[in-house]
Amino acid sequence: MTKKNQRRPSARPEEILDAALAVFTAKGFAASRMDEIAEKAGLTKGSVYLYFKSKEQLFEELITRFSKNFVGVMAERVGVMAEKDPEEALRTVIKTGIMMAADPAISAAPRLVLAEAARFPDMAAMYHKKVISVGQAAIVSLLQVGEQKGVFRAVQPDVAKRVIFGPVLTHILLTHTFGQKIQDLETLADSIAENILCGFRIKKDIS
Amino acid sequence: MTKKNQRRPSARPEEILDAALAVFTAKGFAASRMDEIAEKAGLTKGSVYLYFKSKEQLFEELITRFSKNFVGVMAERVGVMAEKDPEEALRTVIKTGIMMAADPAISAAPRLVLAEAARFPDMAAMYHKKVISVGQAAIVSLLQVGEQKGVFRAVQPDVAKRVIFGPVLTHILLTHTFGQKIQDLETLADSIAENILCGFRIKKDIS
Amino acid sequence: MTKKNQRRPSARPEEILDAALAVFTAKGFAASRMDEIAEKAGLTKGSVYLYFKSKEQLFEELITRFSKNFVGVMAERVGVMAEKDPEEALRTVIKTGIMMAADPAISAAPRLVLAEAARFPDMAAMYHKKVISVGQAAIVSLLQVGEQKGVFRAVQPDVAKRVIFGPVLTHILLTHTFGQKIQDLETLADSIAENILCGFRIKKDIS
Amino acid sequence: MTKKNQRRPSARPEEILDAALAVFTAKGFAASRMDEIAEKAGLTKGSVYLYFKSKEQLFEELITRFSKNFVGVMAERVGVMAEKDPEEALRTVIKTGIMMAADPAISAAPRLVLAEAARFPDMAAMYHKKVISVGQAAIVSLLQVGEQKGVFRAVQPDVAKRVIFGPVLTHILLTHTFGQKIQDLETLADSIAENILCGFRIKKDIS
DNA sequence: TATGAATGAGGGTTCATTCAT
DNA sequence: CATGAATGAACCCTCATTCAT
Repeated sequence: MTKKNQRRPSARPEEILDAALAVFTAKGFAASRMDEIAEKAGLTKGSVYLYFKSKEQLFEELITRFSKNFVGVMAERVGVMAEKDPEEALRTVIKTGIMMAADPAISAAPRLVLAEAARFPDMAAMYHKKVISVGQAAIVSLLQVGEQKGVFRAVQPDVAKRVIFGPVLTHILLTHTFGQKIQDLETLADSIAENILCGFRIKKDIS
Repeated sequence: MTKKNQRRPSARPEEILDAALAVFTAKGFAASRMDEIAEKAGLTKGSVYLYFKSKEQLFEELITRFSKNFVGVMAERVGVMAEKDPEEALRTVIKTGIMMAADPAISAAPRLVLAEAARFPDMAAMYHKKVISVGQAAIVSLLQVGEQKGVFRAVQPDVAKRVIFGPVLTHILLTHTFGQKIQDLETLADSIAENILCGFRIKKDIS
Repeated sequence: MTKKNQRRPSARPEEILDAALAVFTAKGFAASRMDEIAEKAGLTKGSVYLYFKSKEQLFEELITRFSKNFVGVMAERVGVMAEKDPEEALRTVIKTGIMMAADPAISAAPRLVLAEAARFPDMAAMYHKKVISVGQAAIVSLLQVGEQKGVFRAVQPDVAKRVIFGPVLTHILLTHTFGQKIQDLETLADSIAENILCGFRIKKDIS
Repeated sequence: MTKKNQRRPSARPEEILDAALAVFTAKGFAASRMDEIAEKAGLTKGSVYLYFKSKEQLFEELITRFSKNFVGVMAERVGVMAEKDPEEALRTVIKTGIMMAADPAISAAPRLVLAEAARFPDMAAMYHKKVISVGQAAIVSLLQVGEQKGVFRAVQPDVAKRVIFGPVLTHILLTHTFGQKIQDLETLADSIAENILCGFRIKKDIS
């Protein structure tokens, strides 16, 4: 907008991906126009094609980028924490999930994947492999450590995946997709974590 | 395919809605073509407009229909059961949710709503009011009854909504959207229900 | 132009092909716009796609149509004539070729093929097989008959193809592509035919 | 590819024209991209515009260059030869035409002109004036000389143009555009020349 | 000179919607 | 009611051309 032919080559792809995430999330893949993405990124439609060869590729790289960023954060931290205090680690995972959902930049990608998975099987498979599987594996591993340390009961992995991630996912949807407002996010996160933990903790309090 | 133009007119709208649900679920709203929906319903594109005035209206009536059907089933039964045995009622709600998810005809509509909610705020609001709110109210009511009967602990409604519906929703997505296979569905449903119940039951077993 | 939604289904494809031939010939394949073809055919751009699935297919069917029409006319007549009087048959072939070139509807297709052959190898191959080969075969056969009857000398097929068709093709190009005007077409055709015949006739006039 | 930006600037226009000829011939004017021409010439798209102000001008200069080169070779030689031995001169013209056609660099330009003439009337006119007319004039002059020397019959110029150039042109098209293979090019050229000559020679052989 | 990022107009194609039959 | 031909707006993508560096 400033001058006619700006040149900011190095930053362009990221800027375009950011713009694309915003537009895709708001309108879905099919209803998003390259024009709008380009404008939001500060250039014109034709220029987007200098960086991404099609709308579809733009979409896929968007998800890929998110996947890469996400994996690093997640699995490592959880692994480290689990060794010290599994219960606290699980509590943190749940609370962090709930809290992060408040950031649209983080929750946008998963919602986009959910919305478009049916039309992009390859992308869904990639997301499943790079994000979902990694997250699930981290949780299962966390529970195993806790079980060995005598903190957690034995729970089937398929149960754990659903019971632990489910509330977080639902929170994202209720909050962003359906606009339910929350007053005290921190307290809610705490309460959810504690509630879920009941299903995994060995009841030492007996006796 | 057998005979053309030989169906009872009165059944047409339902047939079109069925066809639309199938196509919308598979491809999403934007990528679905009226041609395909019409063909699946056994008539031609132009004829669909005799029953629905636009693609968008077709979509909205689809969700409306689902909402009506679903509401009846849910709220009533839960209410009745809660009076007798709140714990068993909650267990049933969860198990039923997991089991029903296996039927694509039932899980298709919610997934479709999740996918398209961003583009159809009105529809999302309607779904929220007619389905989500009703379901949440039923659960909250169920928990209150249980609390009064001394069976359940006091749990914040926002926590309960997430912890109870979350695993079911996640199960739907993992199963249909990401294709994770389950071996013993019934056992899984049982285990999930029991796990969730831990967070709500008063620990009578103490002492 | 008359009413808004005319319906002339049966004639449409032919009309479109006619319009396409005119536009393609005038501007070449790439520079021809579907808009213009449609307008010339009396409908709108989108409607063309009801009959031809792409610009390329439209082009190919155009050539296919010409090929089919042409083959019938050519080979049969020549075969019949050759049996009676080979020399007269050859003279007629040449003269007819020159005379037909004056009709743009006939000369347009070959010129279009020449112009676009490089970009459409499949189409070129098809044209070669359906038109060129057939024409060449007819000539070679004609010469053989003449040879057996003692009217024609033995001439290599590759020589005959070039010497007989060359002047006709060149006449088409000079006339249409480069706009050279001819005063007395009939006389010209006669003279060309006689000139060419010299190369094939056995010189009975000797002695 | 070895060093960048290391060529003599003075050679650039020629290099670009060479590249353009290759690309235009292969794909036609409209389907040729400046990118591809530039790459083939060893520079980038933008740089081509330092030498030619538009794609169209590039195309026209291409044809102009060819015209100039060609005219020199042709007319002079033929004129000289005609004075000595008109029959041998005509034979040589025909044979040379056939033989030269084997060189794609030589036959490319005429084919390109044929393909694009419809879209570039100015270029076609220029080509007609600079190449076709010159060639035709040379032939007509040759025949006149032969006629005066008692070697050739009187033949109308319009007939001669078609009968002499036609086989050569047709040979180019059959060979390059339609890919017909020739085994013994020299023999073919000889035979074609002799065949054509029949139409022009005075039949001295008649006693 | 040379680059290559950026532009912007243009065209092929799709598809929801309309309408004469 | 039903058809399907026709429309026309929209949108993706291409590419000749420009311009700051």
